[in-house]
Amino acid sequence: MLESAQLNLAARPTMTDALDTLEHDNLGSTVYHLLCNALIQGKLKPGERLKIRELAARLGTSVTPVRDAILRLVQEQALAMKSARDIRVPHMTVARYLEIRAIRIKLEGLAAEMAAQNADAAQIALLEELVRQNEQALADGDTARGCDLNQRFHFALVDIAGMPFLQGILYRIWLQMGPLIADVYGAGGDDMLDFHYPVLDAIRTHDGPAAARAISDDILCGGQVILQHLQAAPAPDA
Amino acid sequence: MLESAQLNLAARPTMTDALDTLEHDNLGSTVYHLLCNALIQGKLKPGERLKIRELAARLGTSVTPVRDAILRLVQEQALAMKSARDIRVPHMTVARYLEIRAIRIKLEGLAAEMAAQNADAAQIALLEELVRQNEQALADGDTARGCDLNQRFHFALVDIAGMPFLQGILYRIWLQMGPLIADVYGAGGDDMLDFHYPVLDAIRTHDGPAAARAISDDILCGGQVILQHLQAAPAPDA
DNA sequence: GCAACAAATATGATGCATCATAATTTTGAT
DNA sequence: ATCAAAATTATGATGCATCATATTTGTTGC
Repeated sequence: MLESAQLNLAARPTMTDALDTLEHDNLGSTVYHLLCNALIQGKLKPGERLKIRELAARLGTSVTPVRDAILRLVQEQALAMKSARDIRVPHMTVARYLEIRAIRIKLEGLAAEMAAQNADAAQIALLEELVRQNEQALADGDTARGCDLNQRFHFALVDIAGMPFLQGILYRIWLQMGPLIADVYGAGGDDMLDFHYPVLDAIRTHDGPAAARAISDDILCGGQVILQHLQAAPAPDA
Repeated sequence: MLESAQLNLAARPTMTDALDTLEHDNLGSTVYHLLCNALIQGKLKPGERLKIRELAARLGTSVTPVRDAILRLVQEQALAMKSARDIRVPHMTVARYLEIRAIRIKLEGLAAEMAAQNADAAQIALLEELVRQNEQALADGDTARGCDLNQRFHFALVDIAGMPFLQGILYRIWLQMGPLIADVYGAGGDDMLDFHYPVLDAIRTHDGPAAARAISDDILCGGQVILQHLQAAPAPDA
């Protein structure tokens, strides 16, 4: 569940206080990103119901921005409207997961390939640092942090690839997997990280195709645990 | 520009008249799909400005559903908010086009590959019919229809592939290209269609990799005209 | 006690009033 | 006539009242 972390925007009479100069974000976008984070971090469980009024009260805004945000998430299928007034975090199905996996292999493979071509020393160092921290998180048994670092590694590749449009697509895809991954990351944490080393090697040697293959391995093998979990759990209707 | 085609939904006191049983679409979604069609069919030109109140008046609804729809399109970058109250059809840049092209080759290649594996006789016949009609449209000099049939061919592949999630991703990608393609389809109509024949051949023989290569050729060669157009036109700021 | 109907509640959809601000026009001093 | 300041207008953002309906709860007859 979302923590009661307030937005505390209601106290602001106008909305020209803090972060308005560069990004002309409206409240709806703020709520949207808040919910995105909650989804990706697994704070919203599959099947959990969301109520617009309740969220609005929790966040200290009116229903309008919350409705904006939820409608956006429903559109991109990160949330599902089972009926006209029943908004829930959707369950993943096996078929859907396999489709997403195939798409990820293509797109993250592309990102890894371009990243291998482009990466400079500083960017490679950043990737190494992420892996190092992830190793530490696993050693500490901090699955939440490991999950977060795993995701950051994958998106660092897209960032290095210099493909902002691809980044948006992949972000939406990860949004789908967030509630699921958080559920099962603990079981397969090692597998998630082990396959990052071949990726790093390929990037260091600027071997694009090898990087793509390595990411493909990561997605296939690291996701094995997830797939087993899905096939085991009956996935109530969905 | 959008025609003055009305929605005429204002006349409905409640909204339980026609299409509510299966799809619990709200007005916002209706407006969204309307704008999507306008974008894909090139009825909205790059740089054109949209005004919420004006659209609402034109469509006979209040501003709320129009705002819903426009915010969604802004999120997926099919529309751009230059400033807080300046919503426009964005211009395509060369860099963005190249990125989208690389993504399309991966994703539509995947779709073609799966379609080649799956296609049954009826589905192959449908593809052939689309190509035939496209041939006819070109002969008639009907570029708008040719453009539409070209798009339908590409999406028929995704449909045959049986990948609904991929379909959504590709739809959003095509949304980006709609205003651009409509601008230059006339110049390269033949190139758009010629490369569909190798795709058909590969699908008939259920040769997945060949289908992927053929689609890649189609995207690369058919898009050549578009790329030249982009490099010629200075693309005002964007 | 249980089932069927009715009242009450909950909840998303829609329209709209109001606000803050950017864009535009008007006006007035030089 | 020109330019700058002020007034006006335009426009998206936000909040909220109201509506229709699904869901829940309560009541009543058997």
